[in-house]
Amino acid sequence: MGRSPCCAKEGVNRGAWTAMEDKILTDYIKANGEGKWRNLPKKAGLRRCGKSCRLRWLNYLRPDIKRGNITLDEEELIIRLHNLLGNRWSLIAGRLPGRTDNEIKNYWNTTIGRKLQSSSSNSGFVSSRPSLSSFQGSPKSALEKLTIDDTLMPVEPRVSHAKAPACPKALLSPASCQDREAQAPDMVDDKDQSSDRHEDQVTTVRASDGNSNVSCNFMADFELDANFLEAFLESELATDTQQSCFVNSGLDDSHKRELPSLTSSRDSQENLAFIDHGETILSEPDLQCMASLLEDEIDGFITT
DNA sequence: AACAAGTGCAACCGCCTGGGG
DNA sequence: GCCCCAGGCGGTTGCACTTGT
Repeated sequence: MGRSPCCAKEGVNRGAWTAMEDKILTDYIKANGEGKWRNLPKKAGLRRCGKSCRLRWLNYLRPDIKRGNITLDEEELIIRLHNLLGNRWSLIAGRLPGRTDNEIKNYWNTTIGRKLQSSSSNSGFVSSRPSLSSFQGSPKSALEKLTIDDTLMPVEPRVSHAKAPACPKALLSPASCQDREAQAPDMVDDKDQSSDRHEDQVTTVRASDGNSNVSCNFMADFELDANFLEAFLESELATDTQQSCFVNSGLDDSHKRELPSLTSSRDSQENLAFIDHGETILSEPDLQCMASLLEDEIDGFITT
């Protein structure tokens, strides 16, 4: 038996919301709070699907929604987070106060993605990532100034298709991959057997020393505490406001080491993530930074 | 001025997960 | 352990608006 539809199609308004509907929904949520979306339309007197109400509220009516164009800083952040997370728009949006996942997704699919697509159609890969801050003007103008060699990513980063719950995954350094393979070949085999299922969910990371034989899945199939990824992102984003960062949200003291700042050094070629034939290649400092965090976390996980 | 093509974005859709019974 | 429900997610669509010819 199939799942019952979230709401009946008949007698339900569809399409653009009217100002009156917006007001009814806003007033109701202000009075009763969010949640119970399925019952909300009936109680509020709206002829809308509950999911539609939720979407309208979250993406448009919520008071903390930030209006206006995506700023240059926000765009840089989106790009960096997308490098890390792929198409996990809700996670990315969580790092951009006032921005919704839908807005970021749309922005990526139009402004950024389109530009990248046109660039990558001329070149299968790119070799470096320049700082968008080095461009003057709007994000669009910055993107328009990107040359083929400056392009950030391939059209379809291989991290992209994981659903949100897949977020508690580990990032592995090449070394840790080799260790993992040596220590737990069964696990590797298991993963290989399911590679079809996960092939499009992983990004391969290689050491930037040119040793392309050393590779592993960027987001491997370890089920880690979701807080870890959050903590890692906190540490990454902390670099926006200070020259160095400390992991200080959820990790134990052993993780509170100074990390190289991706932001402060983003104009340095050697610290930039770049792409080679559709695979994300993180530079050595990035890898060391992430690997040191992640290997400890993974070791702890494996031994438990 | 008229039309076509391109663009941006709100909204919809189907699937997945977690929680509760 | 199974089932159902609510909520959440990413992908896709549809349409209004803008730009180019």
